[in-house]
Amino acid sequence: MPQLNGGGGDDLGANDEMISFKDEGEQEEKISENSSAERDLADVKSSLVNESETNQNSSSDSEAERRPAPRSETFRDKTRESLEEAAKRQDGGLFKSPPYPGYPFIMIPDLTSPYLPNGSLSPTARTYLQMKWPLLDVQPGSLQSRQALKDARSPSPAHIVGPFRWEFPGQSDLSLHQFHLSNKVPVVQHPHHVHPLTPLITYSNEHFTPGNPPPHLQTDVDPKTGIPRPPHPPDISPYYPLSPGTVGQIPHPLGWLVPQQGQPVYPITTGGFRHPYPTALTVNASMSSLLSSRFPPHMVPPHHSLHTTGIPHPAIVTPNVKQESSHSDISSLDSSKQSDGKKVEEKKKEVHIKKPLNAFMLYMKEMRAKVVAECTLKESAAINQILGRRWHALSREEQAKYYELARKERQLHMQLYPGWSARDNYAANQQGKRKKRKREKQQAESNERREYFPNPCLSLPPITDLSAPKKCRARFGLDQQNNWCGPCRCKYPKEVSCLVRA
DNA sequence: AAACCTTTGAAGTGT
DNA sequence: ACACTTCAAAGGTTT
Repeated sequence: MPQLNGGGGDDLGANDEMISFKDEGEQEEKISENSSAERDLADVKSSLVNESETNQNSSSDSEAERRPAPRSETFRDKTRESLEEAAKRQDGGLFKSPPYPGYPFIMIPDLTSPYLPNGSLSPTARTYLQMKWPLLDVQPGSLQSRQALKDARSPSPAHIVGPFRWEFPGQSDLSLHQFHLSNKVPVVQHPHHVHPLTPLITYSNEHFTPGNPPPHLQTDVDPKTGIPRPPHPPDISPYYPLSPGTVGQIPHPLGWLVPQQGQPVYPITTGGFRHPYPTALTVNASMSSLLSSRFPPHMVPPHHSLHTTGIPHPAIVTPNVKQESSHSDISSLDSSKQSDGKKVEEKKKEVHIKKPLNAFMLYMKEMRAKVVAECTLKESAAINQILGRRWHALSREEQAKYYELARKERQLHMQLYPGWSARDNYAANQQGKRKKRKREKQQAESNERREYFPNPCLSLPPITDLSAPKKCRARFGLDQQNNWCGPCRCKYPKEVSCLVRA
């Protein structure tokens, strides 16, 4: 893990990874602001096409693009240049939107629940949200706010196309419910297959189903089944989507909270209790108890272990219980069907808690829709290439936001799933074809890199072994610049990233 | 249907 | 300690 001991004590931040290309592109950006969207689009498209073709012929090229450091113009090929410029233009002009308009939750400084027991925002949270979004009138939750959210969730093209997608049609009185607006980055992720329903917090509008507002916004009747839902418990915040259960089919106590579609949510386990996203209250309790330090589950105060709603505290974790509800979310919630101990056991193992998103993933989540809308590209691989470039084109401050978000998200994830480890998600048993193939391919790529890649740190002699890129700043930290490679050392003040081969 | 592609970063495993 | 690997999102494409 990259470590920048810039202090702070929290090693979760990856400030060292913040890369700025200002030294190279600012002028271009300004100039390019006058460029037309059509040209940008054409550039990107053609560049992508050319690029992919080029990549097929030479992996070195793709690798070169991955490396932020090579600043030498001679090192760039025309294709790449045009693409980068196009991306910059978009960043600087067309897409000049608030880089990170919506991460309200995660940015709540103390990570405690912004909710008051009655479900409304705490003053602190309101203050915070108002700071983050001055335009928002963050007041204690109300039906009005829910309606506003309901409106906001409508997948209007404006959400997708416009440079500022996170407008709130009914922009007032926002409760936290409203943070599943388009392109809002969730604090934590739902498990993948957990539920076909929309999470309470979602990244992008493409996950919203028109005319099918999320359950928590609907008062009482499930749209699919027509089965009435229990009213929204006042003490449970919809902050986190909770249940992977199917609304309406199962009278899950949190059925009203069940998201509608798509976006993964951290799962809830019915049996053992690696809980998905807990209620705000439980989150709050959890965080409060875990805030200062990450207590192991056994240290969680007993009174937090079970919410008044009967929802187990996330800290009560059956170690190594995996969450994967690919079978049936419905059945996973149907306690009556869980009489079979074996089934329960299986379900426990199936549960899958996803990794928290890193900064770049958060960025991608937010920006993907924009890129897709602008470029009319749909292939994720191409989109991701653009996003990768844009990521590098972001200013330090802009990236910092995402790093901070990611850090918070990891913290939250850690607190919600104290026993979880990324290892849990390793397909340990399935290290079969795919991974082998991948490994082989990467090995081949690595070999090609050795052959073709020049030193990314400007015009220095080629680096022979590029298989292990390390950024000096990340690797040694700011206080050990004497250990940095020469190019990095001399370039750092200009914020030029570099790669060092260990 | 499953894996791949493509990106960066975090965290795991292996040496 | 360091290098390498896996997974996170996403959705079209390939196998």
